[in-house]
Amino acid sequence: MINTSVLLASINRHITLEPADIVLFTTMLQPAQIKQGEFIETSGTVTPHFIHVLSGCLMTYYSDKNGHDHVIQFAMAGWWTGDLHSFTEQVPSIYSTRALADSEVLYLPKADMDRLLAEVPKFERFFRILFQNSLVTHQQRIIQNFSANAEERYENFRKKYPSLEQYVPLKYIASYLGFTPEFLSKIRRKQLDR
Amino acid sequence: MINTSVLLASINRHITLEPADIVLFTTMLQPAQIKQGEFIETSGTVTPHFIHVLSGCLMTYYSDKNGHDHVIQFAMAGWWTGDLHSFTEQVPSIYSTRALADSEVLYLPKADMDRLLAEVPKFERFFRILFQNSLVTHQQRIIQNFSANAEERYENFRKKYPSLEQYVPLKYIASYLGFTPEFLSKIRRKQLDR
DNA sequence: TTTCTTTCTTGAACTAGATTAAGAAAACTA
DNA sequence: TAGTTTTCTTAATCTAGTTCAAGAAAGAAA
Repeated sequence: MINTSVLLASINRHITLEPADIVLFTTMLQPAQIKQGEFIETSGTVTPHFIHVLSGCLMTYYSDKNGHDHVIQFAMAGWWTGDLHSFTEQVPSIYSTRALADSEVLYLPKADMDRLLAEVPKFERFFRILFQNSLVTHQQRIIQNFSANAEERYENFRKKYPSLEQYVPLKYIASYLGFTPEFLSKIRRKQLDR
Repeated sequence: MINTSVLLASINRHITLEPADIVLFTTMLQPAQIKQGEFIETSGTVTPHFIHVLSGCLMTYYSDKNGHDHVIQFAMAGWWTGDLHSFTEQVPSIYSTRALADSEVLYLPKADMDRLLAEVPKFERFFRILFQNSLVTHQQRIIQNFSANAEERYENFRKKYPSLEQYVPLKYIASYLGFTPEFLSKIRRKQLDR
């Protein structure tokens, strides 16, 4: 049996669920084990479910027309992830999502999410707050990319997400921050010399 | 008397409002006229209301520690804008918002928004969808900034927001796209020569 | 342990875009 | 209408970060 207590606690920080709501919600969730390196979503296919991470670490990235990959987000235990556009509009995704470590996840299928939102308005509130907070984070990331140089962005990243370093190869951190692994090496070398 | 018909129509594309909901909502809205160049919000102060644009054009920007401004968003008729973080958490804003043209706006004060969300769950749904869509747009903007060069970003911007060009000085478009006005001049010169 | 694969580092050559400073063109203002 | 301010352009110089290519280190596999 899966343990949803951490997930429920995080939801309860924003809304108050009745026992019936909890039953409805938890029966919708489908647990899955993902091995390191495995894909959970691939670009070109429709995202069938929203993803909640119980343990491990996932990475979502975009492959551009030159074949370069760009990491758009990581997801650790307690985070929701996936391609929101593909999920909500049920159109093919432009992103792929892979496990950076052995991971446990919960899937919330599209039809269930729709039903949950229609039947339990409190979940509208929960996801409104979730998306609202994520939107603020994305705005801050855009600002950072414009106003800070590569070294500052790397420092801020390490401060903001210290737990990610244990899972994420440096080349993906460089990609997430918008520069090359070679340049990250230079930054790290420079910091060692100080 | 202000005309809220366009706003209500845009809301009705996502939810179905009862007459009582409409009355409650519209009585909360405070109309204001903003002259070109005037500030609607200034960094350092708490954002007291969420902003809906009826006509004209607004710009929200961040001034970094070197005194450089970075445009984070524009807002045209039919768009919502403002510093979401400052608004929801009632903390001082790091952004300023100014009118790029004479504009009419509607203010939705924080206390009213809270009451609206608590009393009419349909508005939770509306704002959930609004933030969800905005989040997708922000993700796409981040991807673009990483995977496209300055010229491609300028071309995509012109395609995506053709109506903005009439209001927005080129230097702010350059800022929004993450490069200097001088470089935008070079891009435009190059395009003329072709 | 050895082998294979992936990740990280180093350095040299290069380039997209920044900076600075000036003048030209537009847009307000009176 | 001229005067003032803001926006846009041009060109020379500069630099943060890229590209390419190679080797070193670290992990995974067996």
